[in-house]
Amino acid sequence: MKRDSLLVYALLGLVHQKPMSGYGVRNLFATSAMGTYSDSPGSIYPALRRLEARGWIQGSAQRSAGLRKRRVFRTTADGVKALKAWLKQPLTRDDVIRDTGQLMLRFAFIDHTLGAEEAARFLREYSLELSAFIPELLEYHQKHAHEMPMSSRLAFECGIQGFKARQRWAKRSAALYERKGNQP
Amino acid sequence: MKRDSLLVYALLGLVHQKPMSGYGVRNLFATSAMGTYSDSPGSIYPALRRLEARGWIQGSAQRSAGLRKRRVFRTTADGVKALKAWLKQPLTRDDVIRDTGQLMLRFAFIDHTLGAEEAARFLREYSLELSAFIPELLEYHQKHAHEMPMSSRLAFECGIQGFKARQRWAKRSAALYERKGNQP
DNA sequence: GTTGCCATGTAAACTGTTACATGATTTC
DNA sequence: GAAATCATGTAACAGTTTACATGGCAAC
Repeated sequence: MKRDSLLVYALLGLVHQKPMSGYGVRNLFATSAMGTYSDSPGSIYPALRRLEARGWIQGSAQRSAGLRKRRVFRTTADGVKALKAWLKQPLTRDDVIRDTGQLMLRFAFIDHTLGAEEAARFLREYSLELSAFIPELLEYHQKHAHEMPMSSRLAFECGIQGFKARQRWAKRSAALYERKGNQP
Repeated sequence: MKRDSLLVYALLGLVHQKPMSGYGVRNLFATSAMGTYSDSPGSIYPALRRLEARGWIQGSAQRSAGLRKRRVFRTTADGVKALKAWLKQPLTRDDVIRDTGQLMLRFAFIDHTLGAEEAARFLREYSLELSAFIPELLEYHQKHAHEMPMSSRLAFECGIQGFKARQRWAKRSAALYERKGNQP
């Protein structure tokens, strides 16, 4: 069984936060911080169709300011269930290493869909995995740095700095949630 | 005209640094810091074939420790030319924002293929683009942070921290190259 | 001579890209 | 009714994934 692409879950999560048309999604991807996703119609419309065919979202025609009608999609009960299941997955070591994009997408949706508790849990898990992985990276660096060309070594170090930055971010963010949790 | 995938250039660059077989590449991807690339045979072998068909690399059978012969690939003159052209491309704003993976791959190969001068130039350009982009990000953050769910905002901030970390890295690395350049 | 491992190869399904085409409503 | 614009759709193609198959040599 093949895992769905990130785009599928990006659409599901967005539509769940706020019902949207394909056009709306395209604008979001073209103008906002979600610019990592392509705004090409050839990816978005078919993906929305697939989601609808699967029963995770449902579209309904709505007239916009004027002009052609938009099909505004919203999540179905099944869709919400699938989204929650995706968000609740435990963080795997592999995702932490290779798929930061996926993790951040999940985290971005987690607050609205599952609540602060789960967001805090996510951050704790993330921080834990990073604590385990970063030392391995450093060890690898010590062993192999001398045999790499300088720019390769630096590129590798850039990666390390990235993981460390995310570790700091996770700890800081976890602290935020805990402070918030203690204030009723 | 469609841009070649990163995998194609990863293979070209690796084979240029050191002649390698498909199996060698697979091991590298499976065990080293280049783990972002898939080590599935279904991606690597066809990609090597395409590169060979295009005349950028050439394979020759070599017996390994024992067992079946490996096809060890090395770059051709055309291949080196293509690699250099790819490495020399000016850094676009778009790549800086969306395609750090590509930039780091290019930088990793640049020292061995083009020399320290070009590596230093790359870093200066990179730093410059980041200096222009990060303030835009911060402005966007100021404008929209209040309307995002907390976890979405934090995910966005994680992205910002990532860009800042790369900016620090680029400056530090550029300084390294300059020190090296001043020591004859 | 068959078991097992190193190394390469292939086939079907699917996603995403690029580029083009079509629908529907207003404005002149 | 032509032009403009918002919004959706689709057709051709290429690359990746997954899963399976094959090729050659060693060892016993």
